[in-house]
Amino acid sequence: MRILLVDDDTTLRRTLGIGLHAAGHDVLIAADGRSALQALREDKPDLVVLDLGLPDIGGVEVLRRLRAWSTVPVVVLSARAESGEKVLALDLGADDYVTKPFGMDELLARIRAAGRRAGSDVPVLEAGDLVIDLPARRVTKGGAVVRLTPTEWGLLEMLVRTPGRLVSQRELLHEVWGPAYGRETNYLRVYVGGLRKKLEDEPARPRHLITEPGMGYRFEP
Amino acid sequence: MRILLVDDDTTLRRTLGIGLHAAGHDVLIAADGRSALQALREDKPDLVVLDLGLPDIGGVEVLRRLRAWSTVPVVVLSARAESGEKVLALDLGADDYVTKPFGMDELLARIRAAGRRAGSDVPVLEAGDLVIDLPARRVTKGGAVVRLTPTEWGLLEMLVRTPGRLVSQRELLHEVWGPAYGRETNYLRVYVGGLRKKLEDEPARPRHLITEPGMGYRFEP
DNA sequence: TGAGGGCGTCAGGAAGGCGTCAAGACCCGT
DNA sequence: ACGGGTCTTGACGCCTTCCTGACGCCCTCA
Repeated sequence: MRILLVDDDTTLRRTLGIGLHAAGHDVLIAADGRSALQALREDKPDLVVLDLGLPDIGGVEVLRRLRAWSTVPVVVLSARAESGEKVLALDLGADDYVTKPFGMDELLARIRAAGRRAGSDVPVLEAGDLVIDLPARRVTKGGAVVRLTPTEWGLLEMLVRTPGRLVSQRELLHEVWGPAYGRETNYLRVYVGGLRKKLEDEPARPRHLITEPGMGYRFEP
Repeated sequence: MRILLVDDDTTLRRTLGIGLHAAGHDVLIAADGRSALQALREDKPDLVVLDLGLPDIGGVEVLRRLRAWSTVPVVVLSARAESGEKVLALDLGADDYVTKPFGMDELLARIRAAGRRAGSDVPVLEAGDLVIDLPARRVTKGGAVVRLTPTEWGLLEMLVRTPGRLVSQRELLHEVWGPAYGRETNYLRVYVGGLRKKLEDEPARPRHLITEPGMGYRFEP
């Protein structure tokens, strides 16, 4: 597995790097948030080990930006055991949270667990002339690339991740807009409308993005 | 989400049960490993919160046996912060590991994270040409999707959750329409009629949605 | 045999949800 | 500071869903 290790502590970077390599992984290194995001875009690692205590933009911010366009598994490291930060990181989409000090074997176990979960996903989904490539964050319709905004993508991804399953309005708002947006369903209407206009042959008669009145939406392959 | 809570500590069971319920989950309870495995087979919860310190067969053993046939997400609780046990639990297929003491908000966040990752395992009920997929909120009849309104779905879900068992009118009204609707049975007649029209081959001679006069209704697989 | 209660059906009106559009606020990179 | 793209917000018309009352049927029991 190709793992991106993001940490500002030189010693820890070295130690973890050796340990991960010894466990058979390919290790990429980044020392700050900016280069981490760059490495993520360019090298597309299979998993990220992210220390929250970064000097420049901060680990939480890296996580937030990363989740805007990628679903790569992220294991967070932190010196602080505060519950609030854990909750924040997990809700931002971290797959796991490890508090220092920790053993190398524990970290490896959590990496195995996170990687195992990620492997079960269906990466590319085809529905008619639509091709939705989740890892590459790319959608094509009849061979032509469709441009989506981050929010549109977040919404589509949520629906496509579980094809055929109904996703409640509450779930969609919670995941795409954040935990605070519990009741405002106008966002959903507007953005589902936008997606239909871009993805459906007849936006007025959708075949993939189906409304279930009073409940939520569903992606039909 | 339907969550099975496995813990031998009565106080903790009560506290967590209340917290989970307040967060909108349905909570099933088991006090030891044996009844936990039984509940897992019979009730098929969407997620399991498992305390490792059980009196009889032990949490680790429950996890091992469970993973032999199910992929339901499991969040492990433990008083011990030993790295070895963490590694063991995670490698056995636990989705997360929470060390006591922990806050309710952290547990809820980890449950959200674990539940979000799940989705591939589904309890599906088949009855003739009917397929009722509870998590996906989807019903098909002879392969064709059947559209249900929220109320129709709530009613069907109530009946299907305990196949073959009689569900009283009072219970149905209470769960689907709310605690205030104790006596008005006309809703039931109307909506059962609607469901039969959509799901039965001969709505006049129902084979699945059976009336028990004076008592309630029953779903017959 | 007649009365009564429970059940199934139907169709209308009221209420709320949904799709759409456009204008303004906001954020980003240049 | 500027411009382009993105997100938010409100208003409006349409459609689905829900509630409600009336009616006929069947079964039970006197």
